[in-house]
Amino acid sequence: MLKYQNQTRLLVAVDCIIFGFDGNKLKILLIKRGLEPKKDHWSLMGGFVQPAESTDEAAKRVLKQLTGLDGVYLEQFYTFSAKDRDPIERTISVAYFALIDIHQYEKQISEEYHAEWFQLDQIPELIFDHSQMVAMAREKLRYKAALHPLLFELLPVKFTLPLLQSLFEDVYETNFDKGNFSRKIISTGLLIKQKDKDKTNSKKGAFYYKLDKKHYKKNFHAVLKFIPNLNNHLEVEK
Amino acid sequence: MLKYQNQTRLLVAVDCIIFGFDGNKLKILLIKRGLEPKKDHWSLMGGFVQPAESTDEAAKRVLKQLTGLDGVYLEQFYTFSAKDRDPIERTISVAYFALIDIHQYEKQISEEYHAEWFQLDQIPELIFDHSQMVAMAREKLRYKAALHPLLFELLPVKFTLPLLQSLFEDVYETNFDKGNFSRKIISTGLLIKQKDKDKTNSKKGAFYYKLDKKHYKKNFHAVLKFIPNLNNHLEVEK
DNA sequence: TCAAAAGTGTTAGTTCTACACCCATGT
DNA sequence: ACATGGGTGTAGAACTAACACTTTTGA
Repeated sequence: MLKYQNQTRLLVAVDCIIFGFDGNKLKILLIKRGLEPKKDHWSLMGGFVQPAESTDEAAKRVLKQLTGLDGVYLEQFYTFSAKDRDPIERTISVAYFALIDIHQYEKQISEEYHAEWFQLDQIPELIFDHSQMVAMAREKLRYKAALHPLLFELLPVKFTLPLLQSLFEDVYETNFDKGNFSRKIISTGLLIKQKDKDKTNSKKGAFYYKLDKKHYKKNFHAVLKFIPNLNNHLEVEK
Repeated sequence: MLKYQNQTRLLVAVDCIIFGFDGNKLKILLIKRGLEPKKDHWSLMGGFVQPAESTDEAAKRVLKQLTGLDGVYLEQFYTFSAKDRDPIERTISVAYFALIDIHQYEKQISEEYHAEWFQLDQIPELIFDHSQMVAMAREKLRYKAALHPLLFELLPVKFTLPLLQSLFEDVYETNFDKGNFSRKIISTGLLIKQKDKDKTNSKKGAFYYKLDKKHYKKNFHAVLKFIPNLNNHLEVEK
């Protein structure tokens, strides 16, 4: 096969920011890096892109390795390429964020990786430019979730409105009026009310809802104007 | 220097979608590719990332080569990595979009590249996955411009509101009410009214405005809610 | 019966949209 | 004087934010 002449080939990696929501706080999953350099330092889950796979496939593979989960929401958001970002050898990294239902995640599987969930305000020092990746992933999540019904991916199949609200509140670091929030969510037509209630948080109990998968794709933009004063919650990027 | 063992290195390229606005239509700049394969086919401007530069730097370099322009608005938006996207050799490409004032662009400089402006509805067949890149760049531009005062980058320093409106209309393929449009734009506080008018389009003439550079960065989000029914104009991405 | 969380109602204020109208001026 | 594009005014609809109120039920 013909090749391009006189060009330098580079290592290409993927790194995943894996978001989960424990019902109270948004968290990300970190691991203790298994190889030198920076062995045993906290790191995102990542790996080199293999010759036979796209970066999407690489990210899926990596995610499967760490969480055991398939079919997870995964989105490429930025490629990091500073020439000294990896001290050992020039590597460019395509970064992804993933949204998983934290309860489906099998702790056992990950224990061999020494994985741990961290709240966003308690993230330890990370290797390389991984802190910057996390910050950017978080920002992108806010952007995207303001326009698209994305955060449902972090919840179980059945969830209550108060739970959904507390997720939004944690993502946007603000509080919403429950009345206004529930009206807006309901008005998207994305949710189907269930007959049963979750009574773990109150005597009265809160009705469960499910996503209406039919309307889900169709109304993928329906969340615009969800966030009061969105402007205050999206940071300037550059 | 130590290296990572047993990993495949890949070619990494950048490709640029260069947007310009001629006062009437949004256009992109394409070139006839200079090397095999697909020599003389229409293509985005791109190039391989060199060992000493980040992808941002590579994109800047490529842009300078084609347009002669420095300090142009340039934004990375997606990395394309399908393993057969380049038939010669596996190459991943980091795609950027650029916004330039078409009138500052020196036609002479580009003639050696056989560059040409194309309206978005008249784009010829492009090599590799470049058509997909263009489609995605356009979509990202709509997203970003709905939230940030970005489109000013496509205009001269002094511009009129009708001109700005026609740019928005072309980007979003819709028509805005001029009264509502001008009130919303003015209310951002981003524009400074000039004393002189542009009389090329009417007897009365339309006042020129300039961007208020001070407020520009500060109010970078101020454009939210600019696009009536934004939902109808942003496509589902995936 | 009472505390606590879920959920509904209400209202004042704001913003949006559509469209009518006025303005400036070269021909 | 009038046609043309620039620019302003405005009424009704729609949406928002804030907060008071009602409901449910386990303890």
